[in-house]
Amino acid sequence: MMVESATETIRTTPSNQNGVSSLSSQSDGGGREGGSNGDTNGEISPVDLLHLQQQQALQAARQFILQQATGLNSPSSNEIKQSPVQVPVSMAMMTPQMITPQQMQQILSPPQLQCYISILQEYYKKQQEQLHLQLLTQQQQAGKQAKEQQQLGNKQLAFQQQLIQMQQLQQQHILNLQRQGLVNLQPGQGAVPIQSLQQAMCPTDLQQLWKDVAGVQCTEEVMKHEGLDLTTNSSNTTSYSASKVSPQIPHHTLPNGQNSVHTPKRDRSWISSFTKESSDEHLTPYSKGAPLQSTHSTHEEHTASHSLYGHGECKWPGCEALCEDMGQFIKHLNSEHALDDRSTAQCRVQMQVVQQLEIQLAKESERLQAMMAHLHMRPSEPKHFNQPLNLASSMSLSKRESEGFPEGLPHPPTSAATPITPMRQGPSVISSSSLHGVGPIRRRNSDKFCTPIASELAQNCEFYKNADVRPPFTYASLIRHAILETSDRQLTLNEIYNWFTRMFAYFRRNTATWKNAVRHNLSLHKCFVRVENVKGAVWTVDEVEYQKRRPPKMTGSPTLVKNMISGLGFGSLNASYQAALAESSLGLLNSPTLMNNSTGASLNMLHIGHDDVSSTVEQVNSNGSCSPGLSPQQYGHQVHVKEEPAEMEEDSRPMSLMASVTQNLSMPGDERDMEEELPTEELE
DNA sequence: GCACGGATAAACATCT
DNA sequence: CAGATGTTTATCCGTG
Repeated sequence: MMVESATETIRTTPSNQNGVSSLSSQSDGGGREGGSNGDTNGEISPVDLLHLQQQQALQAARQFILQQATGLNSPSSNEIKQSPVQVPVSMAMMTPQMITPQQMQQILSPPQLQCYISILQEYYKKQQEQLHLQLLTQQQQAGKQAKEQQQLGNKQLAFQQQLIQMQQLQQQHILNLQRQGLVNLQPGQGAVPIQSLQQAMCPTDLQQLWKDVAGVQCTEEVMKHEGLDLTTNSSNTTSYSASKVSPQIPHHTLPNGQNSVHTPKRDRSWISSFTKESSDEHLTPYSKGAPLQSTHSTHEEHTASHSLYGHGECKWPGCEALCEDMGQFIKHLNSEHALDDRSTAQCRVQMQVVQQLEIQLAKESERLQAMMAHLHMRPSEPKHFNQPLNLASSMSLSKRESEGFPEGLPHPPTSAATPITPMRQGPSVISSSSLHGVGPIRRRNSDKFCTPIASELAQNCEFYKNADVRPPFTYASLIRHAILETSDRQLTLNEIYNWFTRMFAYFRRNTATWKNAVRHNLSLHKCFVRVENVKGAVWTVDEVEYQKRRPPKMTGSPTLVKNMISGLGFGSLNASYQAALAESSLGLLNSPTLMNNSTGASLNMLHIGHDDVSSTVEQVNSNGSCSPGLSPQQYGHQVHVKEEPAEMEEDSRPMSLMASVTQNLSMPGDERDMEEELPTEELE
């Protein structure tokens, strides 16, 4: 209190702030809506694809091996003389996904394991061939469609990148298996000779294997066919994906129909991921075969009068044309976003963004529930997070809310995430807040040094929008984020309010409380500068001041060092993913800014550093006391989150990586998320 | 125990 | 005058 008053008296008064003319020059630009309308940069996640492919291959192989192990007429009369297979009932009942490599090692003989690897390799090989085919298809298209050449070139780049990724993933997978003692193959070694396969399998099993492989080949045939159709039927840059979804499925038929693992549906799911068409569950009527044009027109008609126009701007993805009134906007819409290939493509991309978000939400919800289960919290409604949460939760914002908070944690949104968001809270705080009535308000512990606000928001944007969950950030961080999210980096108080309510369901009630807090923070913190405008006053962020107040907290945490070390192992892998993702996003969306944003955001996610942390680093760096040669990743590790539970981190990291990257490719406001981490340069 | 930062509440002033 | 906006102070709490 005393300190605050001492420092705040220095703070500039409204009168002398009027002199800040550079920031008030854009008097008409205020009030940009941030975050809700920017669903333009959603993109396929190659990492998702690769993971799915890997899992797919694993499942296929495991299922096959499992059949090999269980499908024998009699375990005692095993045809594999090297290693009579004894499969426990429980093991046989397990789904293929539940069988770990170690378990497989126990139940499989070396030849079988080699077979398993060969299947994987075959699988990868086929996928690579598919990608090559698609690449060729795209090249053909490029020849015919000079106008789309640039975009296609980018797509080719993305495909090539995926090829590289796939190869890397394959090698990595094999290496992992080797490390686990599953395989003796050298990385560069080819597939297992047929003879060894025959030794390991009975003829029927071999048949099964070849059917699996044949299914892929069959797919290729169809893809060629579809590719031709593609070039004749459509010229837009995304239509290829629509055509490629279907062929994989119906042509992968098995005469005996007993290979349940390598089902068409599963094929579709990962192929869909690649083509950015969603899987069965996510296919929309549009993507399931409705004519593209109807898709376009329906969407356009539905949204033109509302969602695509706001604050005098056209909100068509990537447009932002200024329109004074609705009439002008309609005119603009009809002229610039008429029914053509480009609009159709953009519409498709938008659809895919939505689908991707849905998938992402499902993943995150699943992870949250697993985490809650691990922490002995009871998710009372398993599907809770797949739907908009009840915003009229009985909880109240202020201290009172802790009083009415039952110990049994019956409110998943609040109990699970209020103490802290799912990904960061340790059990201790959960218990302290939920069991001891401390309440979620006093849980500043992680407000600053957990995930970056930008990436956290990007990752859980939809969650916070719908769930009545308090965001784990300080008011100052949120305000700053809201302001920096806008193009002109200034917001009126009311716009800040709107941002809060728009982005967080939690702030849609108890408005007096948090609005007061917002005002209080705006006034209190020197980093928020009030600028008089023609229209009124707007608030801007003084990034230097914002950073000034944070460094002291980050010094010498033992946990920090520990996490730095633990985080190192993931960095190199991430780097390739980042690069690949940047390439992919560049190619698929043809947007340089998106590429940078995706890369930056991915970096954010990968080292899971808080914005405060990043800013701190930047500041230190700018002062010259840090080595300038460190890469962002290295910085990220150095300042790694200190409060992230280590075991949780390890468990969730691969998923988090995938999810994060996916999200960053598809979430709105990514460009601003990037700026979140580069505030100093951006603001000057 | 203390310093500090953040959240909350509230009083007050000013502006629209 | 009411409401919005902005400032300031006080208090509580969690963390280091």
